[in-house]
Amino acid sequence: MEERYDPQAIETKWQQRWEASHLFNVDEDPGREKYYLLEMFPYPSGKIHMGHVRNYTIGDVVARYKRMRGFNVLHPMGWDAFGMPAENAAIANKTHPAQWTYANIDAMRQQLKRLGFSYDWDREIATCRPEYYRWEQWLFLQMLAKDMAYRKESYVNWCETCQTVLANEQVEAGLCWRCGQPVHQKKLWQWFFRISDYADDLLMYCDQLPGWPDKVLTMQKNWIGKSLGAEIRFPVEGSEAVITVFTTRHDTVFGATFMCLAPEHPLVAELSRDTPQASAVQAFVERIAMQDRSDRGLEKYEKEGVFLGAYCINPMNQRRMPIYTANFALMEYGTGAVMSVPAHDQRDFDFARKYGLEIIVVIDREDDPLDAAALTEAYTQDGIMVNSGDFNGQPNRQAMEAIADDLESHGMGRKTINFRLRDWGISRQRYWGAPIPVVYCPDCGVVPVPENELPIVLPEDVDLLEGGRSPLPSLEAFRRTTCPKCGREDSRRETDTMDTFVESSWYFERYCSPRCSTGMFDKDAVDYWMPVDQYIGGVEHAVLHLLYSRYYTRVLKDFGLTRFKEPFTRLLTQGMVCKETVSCPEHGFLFPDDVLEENGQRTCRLCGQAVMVGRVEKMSKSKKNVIDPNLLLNQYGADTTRLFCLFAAPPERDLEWSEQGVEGGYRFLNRVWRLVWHWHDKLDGVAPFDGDEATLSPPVRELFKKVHQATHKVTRDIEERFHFNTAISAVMELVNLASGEALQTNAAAERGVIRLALERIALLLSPIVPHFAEEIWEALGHAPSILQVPWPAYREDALVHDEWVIVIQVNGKLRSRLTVEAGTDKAKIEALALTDERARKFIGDKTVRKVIVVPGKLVNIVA
RNA sequence: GCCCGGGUGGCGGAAUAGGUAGACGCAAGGGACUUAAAAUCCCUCGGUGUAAUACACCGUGCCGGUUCGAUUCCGGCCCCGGGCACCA
Repeated sequence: MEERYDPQAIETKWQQRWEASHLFNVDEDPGREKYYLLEMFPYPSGKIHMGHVRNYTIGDVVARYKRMRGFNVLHPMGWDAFGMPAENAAIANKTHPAQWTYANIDAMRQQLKRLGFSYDWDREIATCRPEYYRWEQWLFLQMLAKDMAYRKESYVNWCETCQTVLANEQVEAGLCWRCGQPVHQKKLWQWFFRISDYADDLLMYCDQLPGWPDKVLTMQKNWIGKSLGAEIRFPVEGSEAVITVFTTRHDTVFGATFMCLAPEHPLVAELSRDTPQASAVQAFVERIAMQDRSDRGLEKYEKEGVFLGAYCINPMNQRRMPIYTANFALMEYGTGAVMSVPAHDQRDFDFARKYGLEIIVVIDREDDPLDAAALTEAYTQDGIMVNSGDFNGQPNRQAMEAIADDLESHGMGRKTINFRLRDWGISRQRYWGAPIPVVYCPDCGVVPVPENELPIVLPEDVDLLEGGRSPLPSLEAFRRTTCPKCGREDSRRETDTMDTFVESSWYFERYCSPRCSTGMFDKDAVDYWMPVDQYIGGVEHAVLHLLYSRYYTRVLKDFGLTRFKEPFTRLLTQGMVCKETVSCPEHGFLFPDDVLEENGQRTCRLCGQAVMVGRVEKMSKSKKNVIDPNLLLNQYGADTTRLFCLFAAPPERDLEWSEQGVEGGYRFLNRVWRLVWHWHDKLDGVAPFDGDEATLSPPVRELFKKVHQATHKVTRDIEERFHFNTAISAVMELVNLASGEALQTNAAAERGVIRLALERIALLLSPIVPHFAEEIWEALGHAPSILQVPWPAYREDALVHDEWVIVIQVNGKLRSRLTVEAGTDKAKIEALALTDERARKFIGDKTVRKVIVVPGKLVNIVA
């Protein structure tokens, strides 16, 4: 041990030793209990950011802790390596996405290693390697054979900037989740996974994931969006066509006075054909199609529509209902057709008023009947059925069942369940992804690639095109192929690639046997390791990756490949890493280096104007409030960086960056270092004390108790709630006590307790600041490595206090304190409290009406 | 609009079964050491009142309730963050 704490030197030293010892490499061991700890793998963008550091630090603490608890811990790391940034960077830098990606992986691996994470690097995977994606192609073929993957032409979300289709989950408020540009609807042939077949199951199991945050489960439930309702069939007048609607309010069916079809609805063109309205309808449909989906969601967005010139018949009362196409009817929800009940739905009401359509009340208030002509808004509450034939007089909720039965008996409808969740569109018109293994033959149609031809390797000999369009469709060597079925030579290969979320839907299984060459994974390995016991990552994947993975896991199970439905037993979503933003009126957001600080005034370096301190926001390049982890590693080392991330906030909350906070963490480590330095050569031959505490002098005895209290607290904080901030503060308290003057000078005769305390500090800190802990452990005379030492136990008897400090309250207010021997009975405490001088003062001449005694805690005298 | 979180000192945050509000850290102020600075160590540190440190009152977004006792439970409201949203 050196006198001065030198993080760079000790971190390099221990990282080399760990690597040489292969301590983090694991194998299936049926004799030991496994623990699979996984953090969401990164996209290899080139550099790790503070969000990664926080995520992986949290995971590493848990992995190391569980390891010390004796678990066989699987803690892997890999790369979510397909995706668009590689293509964009490749175009900009005149390189190849593969080259860019692999270089980034190398750089980021080095950074992660510098942070001392306990990964089994032998299991590292990159999803862009054919050895990985060939199995994804293989599963696609199995799904295709079972009709779980299918191709259809439909309106899909198209991002012009990204030149590709997006799944519904990848559209946020009408904008592309990646680039933030508006998304349009485009009609295309695309491949889909039937995730909607699993909607009910995915929903049901939301209630069987107690280890998941409610927030995420609620988001998934809302996304799946189950609605109980009915399907009702409305025959079109003078036509064979029937319009089927989905409604949750079939109790209002007698009040349906018109019909609205989504502009994309197939009947819109058909029914308006040859009517005087035909051209107006066509113009409307085209105009709506051109609009951004983002605009369509705006509140001020006006409801409008066009009459098709056709009518349908209300099956309950034979009413003739005009059919409109309306912008608020969405093809992707329900059946794309809405039965409009203006009296009881605000949107229908507005539309009816605008176009002068009839409003009929069918649910009435008992006490104060409604007047359709005088309504100023729709009546959406419950009431009594009116104008509803045989159902008049019934409470509407009660009539629902009967109406559904009635519809069903006439073949005009049935009760049904509708989900908001749509099938997962997985085709991407991009280059840097896993090719979809099918061939299109002019004779045979869609032909799956035979399994023995897998993988369909993504050709690397391509020139990327400006603007992001995939080079694959124009790459004849790839596109042109022979039909696997009939051998026709002018067949063409699918040139779309798979959504990168497909790769991330099974990487956790691949980690179990990352080099398996006979299948997606080795079944025994997966049976042993899966499911993931603890998953950690950002909440931004609540309905993307986390939903897709739950779905894909079910697919694997249904193919008999695995035995479980849920991939992640427990989930921790960590908060964002934030920092204040600073901006200048002229130059916008400023980098910290461009802000000058003089006597409390902060000015812009570029123009000298006073700057505005903005909100504390998530670190992002555009807001110029990013801290590069490399700077921290260089200045303070990995342990301080880790310590800060853990100490500044509990993991699920946002973490605000603070330079002083990092400084504080560094100072703490230095304090511990000096403490150990003071003692390290004075404890030779001294064993850690584990005897009868009654033999110890008071200050040493206090330290002995503190050791066990701290162990108890740190264990519970890590084990039960991942609150590392309070765990660290408990160790700080122990360090503060051990550094006290009385102990530095007087404890010479009781060095066993000092040894106990110092060793305990090392052990409790070892998951958090592992290099530091190794170094002080060694300085205390131990052979490496602290990783081989089990997590310390606490002694229950040492947690018991000798004395109780009893709080005395008078009428609920703290008035005095009482020190009694531990175990003093209630009656005695009460008697002592009542004679307490200060308590008496506040009781005065009032009569004591009641005395509440909480043993060991407090007495409340009610007077 | 609906559904989740969250509001505690100058700041990050503690209070894990309704029982001492403010642990731990940061910042600030004072002191020690030093020729000096840095580092380190010690002390003070929610607010108000009075002659300070003793004492009293107030204090966990606001209003009310339950309770001997509420940051914690219940009802209503305000603000901040996040998710969903013309969902039929």
